[in-house]
Amino acid sequence: MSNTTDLNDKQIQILHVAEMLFADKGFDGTSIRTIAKEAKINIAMVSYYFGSKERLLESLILYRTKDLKESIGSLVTDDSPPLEKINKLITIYIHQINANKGIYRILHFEIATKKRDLNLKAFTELRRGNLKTLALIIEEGQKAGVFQKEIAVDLLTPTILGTFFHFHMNKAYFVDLLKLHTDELYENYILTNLTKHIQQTIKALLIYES
Amino acid sequence: MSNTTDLNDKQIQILHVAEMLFADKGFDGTSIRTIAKEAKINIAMVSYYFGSKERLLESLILYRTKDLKESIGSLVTDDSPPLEKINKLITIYIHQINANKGIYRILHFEIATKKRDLNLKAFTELRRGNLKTLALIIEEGQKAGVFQKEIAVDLLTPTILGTFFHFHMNKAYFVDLLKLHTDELYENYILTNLTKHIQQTIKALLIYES
DNA sequence: GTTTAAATTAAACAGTTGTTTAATTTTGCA
DNA sequence: TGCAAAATTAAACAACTGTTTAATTTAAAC
Repeated sequence: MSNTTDLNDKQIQILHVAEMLFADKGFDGTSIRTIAKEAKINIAMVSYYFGSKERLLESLILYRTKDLKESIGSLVTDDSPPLEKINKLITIYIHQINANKGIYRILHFEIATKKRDLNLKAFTELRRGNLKTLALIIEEGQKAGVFQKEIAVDLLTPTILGTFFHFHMNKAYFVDLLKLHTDELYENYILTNLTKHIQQTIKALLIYES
Repeated sequence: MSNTTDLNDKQIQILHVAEMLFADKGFDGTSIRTIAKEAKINIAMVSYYFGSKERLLESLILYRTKDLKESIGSLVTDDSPPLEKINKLITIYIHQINANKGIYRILHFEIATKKRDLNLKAFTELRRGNLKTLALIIEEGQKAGVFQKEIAVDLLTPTILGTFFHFHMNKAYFVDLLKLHTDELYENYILTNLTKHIQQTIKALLIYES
């Protein structure tokens, strides 16, 4: 029962099942009974371990956002040229989100809904930190004369993440449009074509003088 | 009972209330009783007019997507230079979605969830049509030597719409980050700064040779 | 082996859910 | 004005919701 956090194996098992179901059917679309059935536990165990369904969601978000820290921050000490850093940042972003599609999908929706008032402090701090790292890289590139002067740093993340999310949230449409009829084809397209497109877009934006 | 094409005033009133509530709290997060209360009708009227809650959603999507046609298509006959056409297209996109935030938010969510199997044929056709218009403009620009040769046309829409959606879905975060503490400031930022950013991004991508 | 705490269970709880019923009111038309 | 169709209502329906209870089983410590 030993784990690095205050969660035991059973709790983590429940979180994994809940993550999958929340991502597929939404928070409101998933009942505790469905979670319990899928995780092969008694329905009372959710309340017993997490207190409530909403607290289960908060635990899940906390549990997942913990892993997501620090992989972007490592770029500060990286000594490659600015443009390469940006490309690395984009690759890290996409790999990270792609490997954690479930929780990001959940976050995406639960952030948007006005129904719940979740404590997303940890997640907001993560974003602020990443934004600061990005701003540093941009500044560095501008000083080196590689990047143009007028860049809306705050809007780079919407373009990077937005492009990826829009693609992924409309999976069915793009699978059909681009004939990506197996999971392998789809994953491969994200990690090659889509990643390249985003890198190319950001590169053009950073370098091109209007 | 209702057919989906001609709706009376009462049905439209119900649709408007449902649109607002679905956008705010999600489909599963909104009960028929809440809709009825807000629209000041009896709860049985939803079933009476639309058949079921799910059919109400389908009616709503059909009702809204009808308006969204043809504003993009008009660009084909426009005779301004390619780059200006692209800028117009982006402006139309943003204005259109910005003026129909509710239904787009709903679509965004319901497209992604595996819970319901909605008939989104009309919406898919709309997208395909818009994509064709975009492809024509790009081709025109390439022939004129204004745009570079290697452009992933299929990924332009994810960048345009994705940037906007990501911004809008994370409203709370950006309101705080950019100090847009009134609706007017927020709206204004979208129609000026964000629109310009997207136009600049696409322009750079189309013109810049890597 | 006994004691004590933790884990697990089935059952019940009190609300809420979408939908249907059957009765009543309103409306439009001959 | 009379009458059939449409609109509206309150009530009931069964199924499902999250949560709690109290009893039982399992595990760990002594």
